Amino acid sequence: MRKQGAAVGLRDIAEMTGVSLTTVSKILGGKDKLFADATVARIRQAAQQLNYRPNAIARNLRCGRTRTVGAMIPLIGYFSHVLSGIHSTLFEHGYAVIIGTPPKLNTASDDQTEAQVIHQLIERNVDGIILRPSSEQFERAYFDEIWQRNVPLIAIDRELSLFKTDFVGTDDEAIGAAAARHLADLGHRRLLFIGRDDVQTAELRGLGFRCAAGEVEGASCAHFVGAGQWQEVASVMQRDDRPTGIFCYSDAVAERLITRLQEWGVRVPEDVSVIGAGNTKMVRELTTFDQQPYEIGKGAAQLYLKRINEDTRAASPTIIRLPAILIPRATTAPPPA
Amino acid sequence: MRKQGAAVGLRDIAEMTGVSLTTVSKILGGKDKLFADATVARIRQAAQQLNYRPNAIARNLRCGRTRTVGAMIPLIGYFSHVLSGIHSTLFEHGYAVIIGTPPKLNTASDDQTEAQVIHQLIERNVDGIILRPSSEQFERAYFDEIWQRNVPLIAIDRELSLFKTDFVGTDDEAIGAAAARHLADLGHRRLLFIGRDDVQTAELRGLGFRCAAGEVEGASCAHFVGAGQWQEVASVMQRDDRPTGIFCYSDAVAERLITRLQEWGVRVPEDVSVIGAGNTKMVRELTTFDQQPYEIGKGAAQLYLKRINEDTRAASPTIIRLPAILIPRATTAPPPA
DNA sequence: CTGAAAGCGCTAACAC
DNA sequence: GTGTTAGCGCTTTCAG
Repeated sequence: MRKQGAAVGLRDIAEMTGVSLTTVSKILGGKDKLFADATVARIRQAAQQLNYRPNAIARNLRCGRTRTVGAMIPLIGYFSHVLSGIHSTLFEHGYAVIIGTPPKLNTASDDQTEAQVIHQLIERNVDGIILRPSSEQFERAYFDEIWQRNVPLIAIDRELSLFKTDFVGTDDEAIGAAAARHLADLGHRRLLFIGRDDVQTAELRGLGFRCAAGEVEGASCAHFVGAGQWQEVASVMQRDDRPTGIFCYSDAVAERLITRLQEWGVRVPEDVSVIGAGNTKMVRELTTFDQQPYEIGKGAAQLYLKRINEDTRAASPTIIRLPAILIPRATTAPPPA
Repeated sequence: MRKQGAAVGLRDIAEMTGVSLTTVSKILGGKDKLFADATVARIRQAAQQLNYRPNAIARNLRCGRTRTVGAMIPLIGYFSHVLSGIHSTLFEHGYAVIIGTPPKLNTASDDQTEAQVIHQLIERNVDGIILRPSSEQFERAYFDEIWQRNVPLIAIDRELSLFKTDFVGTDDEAIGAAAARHLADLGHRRLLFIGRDDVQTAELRGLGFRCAAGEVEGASCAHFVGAGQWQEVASVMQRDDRPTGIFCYSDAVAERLITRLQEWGVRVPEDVSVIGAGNTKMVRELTTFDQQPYEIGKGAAQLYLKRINEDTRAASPTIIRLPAILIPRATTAPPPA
């Protein structure tokens, strides 16, 4: 007599059907071709009847595979779509996703928290980790823990500088180029990029923007990054020959810009056109780029699955940069006559 | 000699220090008070040196506890904040969160997918499940699987009708009441609620709205729910004595309403005031309620921790409804003279 | 204070 | 086709 409430296991099915535990394991484990049809049917039925669910924990302990991956990626906003893509794709393949987002704890420093998260994932024997690097020079120590244990690592959104890993992100240069061309097509010639100098994605977008701008007949292109950029913006926007087409590397920056422009009495888009990136719906009707975050997540999951099937850590990393889609809305228009 | 690359285990530490595996287990497991300080120090040091990480899988198999909870809750938008609250709180207590969001699969029906998700969680032996019911008459069969196995279940946002469980959500009636009072305070007397008849939260908000409206001197309150509500809105807004203060049960509905009002040439807030709920930033400057989703997640996690510590499923369920905070913005104003 | 032995639920090698 | 045995890495009696 089993303890009341205890989970039903292979043994229960074996006892019930008068067959050995091993046989049950094999049949329910998919190796049913080796057995007599009658036995298979009998086992299957008993399993169903007892409402048997395999114990993944036990299975994993034996096989050393957990079919679980850790996702170290923000939960909010843009990245929630990435996570959704990761989860859906992995779920279809029988994998579970365990959240490895470093929470904002009031007790510990960020570094400690991040290390703790990695410990948690390692202790739970995740088969892989999908990571959006929180900073680009991610602490080497954290990674060694992952690297040494040979856990496949897929980076998202920003490439890691210290380790060469598989990567899925946005084609940032192409975004910049497309922004410049969109403005140029509308007739703008005095262009401005507002970015940052400490974020990879921002730099690449600026690069693409300037390159494409350089190919436009008669275009000039300014470029403000880093601390003090808002003062620069403020001063340049006072001038008669101020830029009329501005590309901000993110929607958040575009929003701040538009707020300021309105304060200065500059109308958008009549006087100045503004483009953002991310499609994060912060400002209504902002012309922006949809970076297809769900697809990025899906791509990362697929890359992961490919990686573990090949089982070759040695193979050179795959880098995928997905195109973003321009969404023209109400903040871009031809320049004033 | 251990196999190259294999994880270091208790045995390795035992061999290294010349002490028994059991002793190592106990010391590293926190029962260090029972041992000689010298031994404890020796073991600790060896563990550090070998970079030992306990294998949670093995531990769990032995103890029957996984310190993992499943979160069956949407990943996007409002609920991503709830998830964040759940994750942060549980993480502080050593729990991991595994994603149990039913993904939109193109192959299976929703019901099948939901069942599969539950199987996945059960098979991984989650210690509990935090759920935002996707429909209110959630299929009984799914739950029996959870219920029978005695897995603590915490509901979020909407109470389950079939099972009495712990619950954390918003004080929906209070939201409705506060919306009515806000409009009344601004001077509105002809009020309107736009809701739904098949969603618990919407109904409760409507109830609170009407009750509070009833207590306002000279106020009248209409109430549109269910199919055909937009036709009703359209027709009532033509009239001379149309409502001047409207409360929509969600931001999404408020957004749709404002779009329509603008099409009809009705100005917001000069002619009509509109309030939403959720603070989902869909429309800029919408007067709405912040439902404190992070706090709701945190509350659910705390309730879960309390529940497993008591270990009494028999105890009556705890129901928590957190207040929402009115955020007055640009879509509410005094009525036209 | 410390250790030997049993066993969590399952899979995999190797018999018959 | 089916059963026996060993053991994944750990915790937990129970015995010194």
